[in-house]
Amino acid sequence: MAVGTNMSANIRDIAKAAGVSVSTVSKALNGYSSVSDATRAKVLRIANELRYEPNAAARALVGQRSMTLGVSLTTGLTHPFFGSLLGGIDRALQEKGYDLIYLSQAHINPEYSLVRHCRTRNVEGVLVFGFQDTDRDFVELIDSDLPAVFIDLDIQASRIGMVTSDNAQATREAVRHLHALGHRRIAYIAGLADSYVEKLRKQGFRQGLLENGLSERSEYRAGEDFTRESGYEAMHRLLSLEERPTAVVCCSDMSAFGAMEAAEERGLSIPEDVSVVGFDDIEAARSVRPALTTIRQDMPRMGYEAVMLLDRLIAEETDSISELPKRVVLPTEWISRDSCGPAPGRIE
Amino acid sequence: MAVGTNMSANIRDIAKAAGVSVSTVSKALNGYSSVSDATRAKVLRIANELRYEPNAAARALVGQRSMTLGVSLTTGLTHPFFGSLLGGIDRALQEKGYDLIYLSQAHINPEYSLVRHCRTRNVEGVLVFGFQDTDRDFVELIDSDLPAVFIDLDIQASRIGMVTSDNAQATREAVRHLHALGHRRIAYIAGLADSYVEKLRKQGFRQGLLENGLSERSEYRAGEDFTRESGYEAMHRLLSLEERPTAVVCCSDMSAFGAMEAAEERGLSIPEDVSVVGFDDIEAARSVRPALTTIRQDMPRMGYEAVMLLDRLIAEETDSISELPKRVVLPTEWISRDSCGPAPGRIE
DNA sequence: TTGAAAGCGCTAACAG
DNA sequence: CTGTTAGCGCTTTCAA
Repeated sequence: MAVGTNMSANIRDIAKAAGVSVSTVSKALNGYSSVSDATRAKVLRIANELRYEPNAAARALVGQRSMTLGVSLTTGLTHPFFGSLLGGIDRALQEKGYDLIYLSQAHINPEYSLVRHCRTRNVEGVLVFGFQDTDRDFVELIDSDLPAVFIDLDIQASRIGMVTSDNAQATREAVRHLHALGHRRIAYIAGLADSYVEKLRKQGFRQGLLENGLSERSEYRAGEDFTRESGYEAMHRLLSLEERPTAVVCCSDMSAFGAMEAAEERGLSIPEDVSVVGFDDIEAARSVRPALTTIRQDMPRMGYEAVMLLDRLIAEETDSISELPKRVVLPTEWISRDSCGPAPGRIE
Repeated sequence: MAVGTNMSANIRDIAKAAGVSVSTVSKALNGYSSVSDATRAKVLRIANELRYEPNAAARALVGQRSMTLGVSLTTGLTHPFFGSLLGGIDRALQEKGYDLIYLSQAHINPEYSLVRHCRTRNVEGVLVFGFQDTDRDFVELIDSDLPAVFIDLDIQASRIGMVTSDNAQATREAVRHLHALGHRRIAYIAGLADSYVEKLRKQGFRQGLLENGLSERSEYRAGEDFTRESGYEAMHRLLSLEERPTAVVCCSDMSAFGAMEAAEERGLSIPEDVSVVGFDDIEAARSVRPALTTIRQDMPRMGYEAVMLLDRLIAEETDSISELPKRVVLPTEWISRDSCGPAPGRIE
């Protein structure tokens, strides 16, 4: 017997045992109405006794739906996001009856093609996380008719959707909070410059400044990407300024951790000397000292919504110009902990 | 056209275009030697032009290998481990040409059966993480002939393997380090009592005590599970002892974070008053203050080895009594950071 | 309400 | 070296 073969009973075994034809079994199993109740009952009973399991490959082959979704990530899987995202994905998967196949990160390999991988595996739609709109696989995906939902990447294409947080609103609100605490010199430690979320967060930050009567200072912008290292470097630069900021909002919790470390190295206390706010609310945010005030993204919800949207995209007829909303924007939440306090010198 | 159908060229299209039979195409594509070089070259060229992608479902159906592995987790996916584990899994997957299907956490549902899920999806072997040997799906898996590799769970069964860290050695060494720093009152904050790793860590801890001429004190044992909360409670208990420990080794980094918080609440400094050591070396361990001294598990390596072992288990003939080693035990690494120092009152 | 037959895309004897 | 044929497990016309 070949390795990996499904050795359990098949539809023909059931047919034989029930004394009916395979097609009748198929109909009974699939709940068609054109089967007598007696026959159906018998088939179902026998299927159960024989511990029958449908063969997904055979089903997919006859042109049925494969009920398979793919997930592809470019960001290291170690990304603290991914775990929480998966939680929500899982729930939606169960609700809709899909299975999830992990499309490996072979993107480095020039031979590899995400779309081809999906075709080979009969993937009905794909969840995409951590892509840039310059990636090769990205372009290929857009050109294909494969339904896809991107996390945090805004795309306009026929069967492409996206889910993201309300990034602009989040940073805007952060500025408001900080302003209320008396801060007037507020800096921003940015993430990857050409990422979708980064643009919106920066934009929200600016708007927040504006709304609170604060002016934008170019020297108050630092940061390269979402890493700890970037936050660390950026904070050092910020704190070496003649007139240093009293508060800084960071593009990620990791970058905030780096920023905190830099402040500490300079003998500055948080939040007494500088307030720091993060973004994401990863698990470690509450473990760090001082506990990090941050902007929470609801990752499980994002995962859940992504699958639900993908399901709608798949159901949609290829050629129909649908009115289906293809963007899901989720609210963030301000999580107040200990890394933010009143601006120094301010009487509370 | 049915949704999810693979619309690309198939083997017959190639045959037609190349003017040969489908079986010749199949042979050429699969690298059989019984095809002339000229024919092979032509077939390959045309397959390429037609952007041919083999249909995995059809292959699996004819009894070929499905090249699909499954992964099942009971521990919350948010477990900081999972991401790093997946990194190593991914690499091995690519090397061996497998795809990975995520077997959803429907374990709660009494209808759900992991083994049946695997059969339906033609899964050749399954990676299992976070199970207890009392789980229903666990028992079913052992009884089946489905190859499986457990992470951190020791099983003796025909086609079952496991990969784990050298837990006993790790805690033993931790005690040695602490002893060398002058600590004599060393406590242990334990994890889930009946977990495999816990037994070994406790055992190693005891042995460490013994080897360093220290006696075991029952009041120096605390902790319920691997969570932060457990570490927090345990540390409070430990620190309220008349003769409180000067060092504590924790079953996880999360639990160490909780312990640190408890110490802090009691106005104790780390490491001046108490030294703390964690277990795992999750990313946050270096971000916490003081940075956590801990025992690193090489998670990517564990994932990698797990897949490799599973591959061997799959290759193994079902009935052969093999000499294949089914246990992989990986070394841990002592990561020295700032949460451990000389015992209080000791002249350094 | 049931069954016979065709066929999804592919591989594997077996013949030529 | 190449082609013919059967069949993997399933669904789906089409007839009965």
